[in-house]
Amino acid sequence: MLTSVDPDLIRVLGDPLRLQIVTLLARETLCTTHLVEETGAKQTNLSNHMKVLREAGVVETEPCGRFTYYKLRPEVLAGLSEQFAALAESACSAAENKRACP
Amino acid sequence: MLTSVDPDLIRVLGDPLRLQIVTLLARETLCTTHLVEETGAKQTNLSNHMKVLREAGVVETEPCGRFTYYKLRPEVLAGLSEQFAALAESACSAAENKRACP
DNA sequence: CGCTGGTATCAGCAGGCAATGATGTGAAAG
DNA sequence: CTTTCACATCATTGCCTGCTGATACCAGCG
Repeated sequence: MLTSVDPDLIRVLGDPLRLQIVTLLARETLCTTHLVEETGAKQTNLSNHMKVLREAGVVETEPCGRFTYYKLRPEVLAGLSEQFAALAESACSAAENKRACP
Repeated sequence: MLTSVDPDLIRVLGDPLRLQIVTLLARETLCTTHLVEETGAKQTNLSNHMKVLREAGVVETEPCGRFTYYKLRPEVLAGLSEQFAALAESACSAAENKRACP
């Protein structure tokens, strides 16, 4: 069966700020303070987005004293990559698969 | 430099109906009538989403008499796949790259 | 031609979600 | 023990966007 991509996961990554966070976390593990500095967003706003990313399984939290470090879960991104690759391959092979006009 | 994923493109694919359309088009080239049947959405709604997908460069239109066929552009999906793969790889190698607490 | 059917565009409405401010919690520093 | 700082949660507001109905456009067909 054609494994469709999870809409919720893409929706989560569709927000520009969240995508920026993910891009930053792809470089290094950061805590909220760093993310506030890098993105310029308010702490509350960041915390909201981090909650969304956490519940979507994109990031993991790692408490360190008073700080909370966030790190990416690469397997989620890798899974997305595979799903898109599968879609692309399917689209390639089905390019001439045209259903007749009704 | 780390080529970040295009937020607009992901946002476009983040809508459940649009993702369903893309999944359907990955199997075969279809015209609006078919998509209306498959998705159960109104024609107007479909047409709006097709416009978004077209402007995002995800699909191509191919007029055929009174009908308009839509087909996917696999290279866009393949590009997305590569970008996510790059992010995942970067995240893997940067897992231990932890910035110091301020 | 005029008619019919397929498709695109436009205007309006309603729901959802992101941004903000106030507040709570928990851990170190003094 | 009190204060301070990092972070999370809650409630509110405002905007964005997806859905709908009406309408215009274009291609065949009679």
